[in-house]
Amino acid sequence: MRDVARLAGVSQSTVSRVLSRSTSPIQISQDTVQKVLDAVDKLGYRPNLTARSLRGQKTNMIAIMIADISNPMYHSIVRTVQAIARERDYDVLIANTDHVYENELHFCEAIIRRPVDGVLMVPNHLSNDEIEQLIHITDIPVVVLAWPSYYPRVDAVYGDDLKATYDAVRWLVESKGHRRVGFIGVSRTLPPGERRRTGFDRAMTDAGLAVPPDYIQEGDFSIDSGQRAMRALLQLAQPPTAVFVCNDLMAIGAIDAAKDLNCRVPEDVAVIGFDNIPEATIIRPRLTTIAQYPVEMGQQMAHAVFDRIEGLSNGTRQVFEIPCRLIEREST
Amino acid sequence: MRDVARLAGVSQSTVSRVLSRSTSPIQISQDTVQKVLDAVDKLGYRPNLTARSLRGQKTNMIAIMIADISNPMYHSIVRTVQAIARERDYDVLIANTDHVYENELHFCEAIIRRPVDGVLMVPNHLSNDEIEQLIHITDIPVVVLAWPSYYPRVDAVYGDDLKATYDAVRWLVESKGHRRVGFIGVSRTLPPGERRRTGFDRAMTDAGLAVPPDYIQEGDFSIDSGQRAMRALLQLAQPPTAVFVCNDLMAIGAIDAAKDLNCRVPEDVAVIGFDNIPEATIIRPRLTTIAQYPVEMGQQMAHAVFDRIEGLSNGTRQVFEIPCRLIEREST
DNA sequence: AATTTTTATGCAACCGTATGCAGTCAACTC
DNA sequence: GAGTTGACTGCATACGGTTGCATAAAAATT
Repeated sequence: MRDVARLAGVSQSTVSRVLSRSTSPIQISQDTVQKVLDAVDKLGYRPNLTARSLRGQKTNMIAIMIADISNPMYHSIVRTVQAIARERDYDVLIANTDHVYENELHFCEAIIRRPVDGVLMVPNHLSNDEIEQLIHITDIPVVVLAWPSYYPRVDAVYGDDLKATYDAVRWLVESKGHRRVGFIGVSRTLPPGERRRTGFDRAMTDAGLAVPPDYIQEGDFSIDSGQRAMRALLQLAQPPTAVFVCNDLMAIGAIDAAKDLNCRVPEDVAVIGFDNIPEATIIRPRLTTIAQYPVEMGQQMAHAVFDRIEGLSNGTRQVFEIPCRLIEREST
Repeated sequence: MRDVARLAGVSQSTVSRVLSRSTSPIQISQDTVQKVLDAVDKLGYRPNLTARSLRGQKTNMIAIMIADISNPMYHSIVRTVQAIARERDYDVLIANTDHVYENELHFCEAIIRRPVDGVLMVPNHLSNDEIEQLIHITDIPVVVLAWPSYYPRVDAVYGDDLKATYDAVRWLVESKGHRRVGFIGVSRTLPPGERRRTGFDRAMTDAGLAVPPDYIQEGDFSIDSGQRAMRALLQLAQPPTAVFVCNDLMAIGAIDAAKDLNCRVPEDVAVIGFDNIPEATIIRPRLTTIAQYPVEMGQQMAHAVFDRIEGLSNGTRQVFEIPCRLIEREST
């Protein structure tokens, strides 16, 4: 910048003003602007955003923490967020936690040490206190993709998966006539695990159906774990005739395991997944699943955080529900 | 930091020295260290890495540019790189180009404006000149995941996909007895597209087999495009009996399309993919494919860049070949 | 006891940019 | 023609750290 100033025959501050003219109300003569721009061009100068961040206390970056880089759900969210960020000349820092608590903490620590202007996150273990503390220390707007009751004081975007699970299970029972329904979930310590399990339990109770303990299996979101869980279910003396699986990847594994055991889907056992990832229409039978709408989620999250960054919203927290929808295909 | 200094009763420089003791050879009395650490603890102070970067001309960040966030190949690479970076207390900036040239340029621009200590990239369009220029401007070590001849002056990690393609096609012909072999590729303007096509062409020529123009289809890496391409092949008057597909996602689409057209795989048409993504063992028939080894790729890339960052290597460029391997499953 | 060396600390400059404040100059006002 | 105004521009400082250099105190040497 000093070099540009020298070449243009003006002071360094003037160069700065020319280059950030949009954000500065001060006027500069047309003549000077031209001289500076010429010099910038000639030297191929680009401002150093790190320095700009330091001085301006504004980084033009936001961070997004996702739970699983392998889950296509998050790809759409990330892509959407990036597109919206790009429009505003923001860069996006992506962090992947693989659902591990330590990684979530590491992310918070990283944000504290290298501040950004806004944070989007899909927490799985972080307590409300930990998020509050992050906000308190950094004073950065945070938007979570999570059931709002877990984080009662930050903007939240969430899919109503409890209700969606409830409705889907009742549909299995009432429209499809299943009475023995199994469940492949994930740890109840994870918010979605807890909610979907609750939805399942309530639906079964309300339908007046008992669920043997064996019918409840637990996986870890992966295809492999879905296979294992399904194998366990099908090897029971009296296996379920339908299985609700907490995400599509595990459902894909479950269908695979069923085939291996010469068990027809959906004739012998119906399978329903959750997420509606692209692969759901690829496998055979095509997977019945509960669709989430990641693009909408990404949009809401991004807009919520940018509204706060730009001061458009600063009052009470906002909560956006993105409804889920059952998509019936061939696996039920 | 000033507050810490005040509380500890020392100067701000001393605090800095205590906190970056590892990198500074200067000695500090045990007593002072303790006072400072106590103050840090009491105030919950964390150094601002942005400021540190500015002064130190070292960001403790590396950036990685991948071509497709939906491709599981890159998930492994990213995970591996992140693990290695974490060991060294580096953060990783992830950028996704979706194979689009503008995004690659944008990435370079972002790196210029917000420098990092090292860059890993999977370029698809960037010219050698453009990469040279990036290095020239920023003076940052760059490691590419790409056939080295495209970027003759930077460290490169690459899978020998040309040879792997050649071998696989000859195997289809000689061991499996196919004589009509189709090809579903991607644009030859993309390095892997070009190489795999070359490998295919050479293998067919060397086997003395002609390839009708109709047998060459082009997709865009996606499942959808694989479906479309396969449909086109199977609707020919004389369809191929085997199809070499340039990546697994398209191969999955291709198998799907075949099933839709009541065409059995592998009896009526054999399919071979490339990448060996996890889904390859999930679909039925299980996909024969050429495995790449993304973990090894990530390791080599990360080590290459850190070796340069730490000054362990600074001479001539390094090139690492990660061989591919044919994995025969059920689709051939 | 005087001198040299070592150890520990502080002062001040610097990284690259943004901005409050003061100053210059031309154009206006009266 | 003196005073006022407004449009530009530069000086100096700040952002939050790191580090070269000087110096004071302590230890070692002569």
